[in-house]
This record gives sequence, structure tokens and C-alpha cells, in this order.
Amino acid sequence: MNGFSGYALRQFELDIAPLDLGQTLGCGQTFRWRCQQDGSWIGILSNQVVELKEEDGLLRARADPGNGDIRREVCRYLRASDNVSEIQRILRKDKVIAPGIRKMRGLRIVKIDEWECLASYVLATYANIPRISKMIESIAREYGTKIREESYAFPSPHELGRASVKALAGCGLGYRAAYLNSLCREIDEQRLDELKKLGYEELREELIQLPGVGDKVADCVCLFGFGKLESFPIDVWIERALSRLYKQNGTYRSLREFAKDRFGKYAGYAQEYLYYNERTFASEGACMFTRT
DNA sequence: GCCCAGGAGTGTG
DNA sequence: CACACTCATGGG
Repeated sequence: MNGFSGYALRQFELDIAPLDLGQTLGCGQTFRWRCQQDGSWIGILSNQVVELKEEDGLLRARADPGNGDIRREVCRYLRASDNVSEIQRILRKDKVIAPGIRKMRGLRIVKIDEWECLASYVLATYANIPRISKMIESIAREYGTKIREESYAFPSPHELGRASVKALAGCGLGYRAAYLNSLCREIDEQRLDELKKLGYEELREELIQLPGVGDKVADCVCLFGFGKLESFPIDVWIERALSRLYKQNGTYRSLREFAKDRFGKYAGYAQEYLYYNERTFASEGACMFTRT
């Protein structure tokens, strides 16, 4: 079963469209959600275990007994106030990414907790998605607050800062252990609050100063952690897509300028559609959104 | 066993 | 600024 007691269970139905949980939670932008046998997804929002499921065109959200406003947390996480259809309408004018939009109509860019996103993407360098998930679960289990059986909150900078580099390496982080350890000592709640006030370009410049944060990670954190939809993270897949589909080759800086001109304030969504395009192009037929 | 991974940091030409 | 090299391991 799903582990929810049912006693004093909080449950809501939400009308968020377009939305496909598999496309949204399984596309690689976020790493902790798990798909159950019945198609529901279990994750953690604001230190509470939440179950999401699509039923009859609605989104059903359930959570353990508690005090937090689950409806508000889910709406914030899924960016319910974004008009994704309108964003798609705008981006669809670009015939190159139109196919990606058709296939990923239910993908929504999520709003991850700032710190969790920053730490996660520092770990995400030069690793594949299954491993990234494993690293994150490992450090949550070791250093995060236990919410319930087999569920741990993502550890705060302070909690994670208590871990030695060697201990972090023991969680399978490899060379990323040193980056994460340094990062914990440069970030606290006050610093995060300061960063939240910044616009995209300024925020990006600040993030890039942090250990283990380069161009790509900074843009991912801007996009998924701080909600800057104009951010356009360029990884190897996007690089291939830009080369193959737009004949654009060059430095990160030049490609970023191209994306800014071409996709504007919703470049983040364009990036997702291009990413999907390129990955399916690379692995003809293989489904990358496997539900385990 | 082998190859590669949603890169970043550092040093060199 | 552009490139090359290294970084530590686990998935496929």
C-alpha cells in the first residue's frame, strides 16, 4: 500500500491543466519523486510526504496528518498559476520545437526548494539521472530529518554541513563530496533570502561563484529552484540539439545569447522541449520515462 | 569489462 | 577565449 494511514488524512482535488505527472516529475528536472504501481507519485513537499495522482482529469493530492497547507504547497510546486498553454502557444511559432510541445504537452516546469535544488544540481554534474536520485536519497537518509518510515526531508545546509567530505563520499558522491561540503559552509537561510530577491542575470552571477556551480548548474538552479523561466540550461543534449536543429555551435555564452533572442522569457520551457526532442532522437523508441 | 554520465575546476596555448 | 585534462563512481 502507499503507507498513508487514512486517519485525519488531508486530501484535495486540484484542477491544474495542462498536467501530466509522468512528464513533469519523471523528465529529469526533479529527482525525488517515485512512481507507484497504481500510477500515483510520492514525493516530499515542505517536509511532508505527498501523494499525487491524476484521476478523471483532476489532480488528487493526499498527505499525512499535519499542519501545512498542502494545497498551497502543491500549487506552488506545480506552478499552478502559470499559463502553460499560453507559453506553448507562443513557443509553437518555432516549428523546430513544435514537435516537442506536442509530445510533452503535460510537462510543467516545477518550483523546487531553492537549497534542495542547488545542492541537487551540484550533485548532478557528470552523472546519470538514476545515480543522481540515489545520491540525493542517500544524503537525505543520512542527514535529513526522518518524516516517516523510508521518508527523509532534504537536509538543510546546517544539517548537511555536519557531514565530513569522507562521509559524503561514502554516500556515493565521488568528487562531488568536496563541492557539497564547501557549498554547505557558504549557504545559509539568510544567504538564500538574499538570493531570492535577485533577478535572473544577477542571481546567475552570484550562483556561479559558489563551489561546484558552473554555467549549466547555475541556469538549472535559476530555472527550477528560483523560478526564472527565462533561464536556458545548456547541457550536452541541448548543445547537440542546438547544433543539429539550429546549426548553432559555440561557447556557452554565445549559445545562451542565441536562446535568449530566439526563445525569450520562456526559454526554460523551450529547453525542456528541445531536451525531449534530442533524447528521443538519440534513443529511437526507447522510453525514457519509465515508470518503476 | 567497458563506456559514459543533464559538468566544474584548473592549467595551458 | 578556446581547448585539454582531471575529477570518483555507479549505472547500462
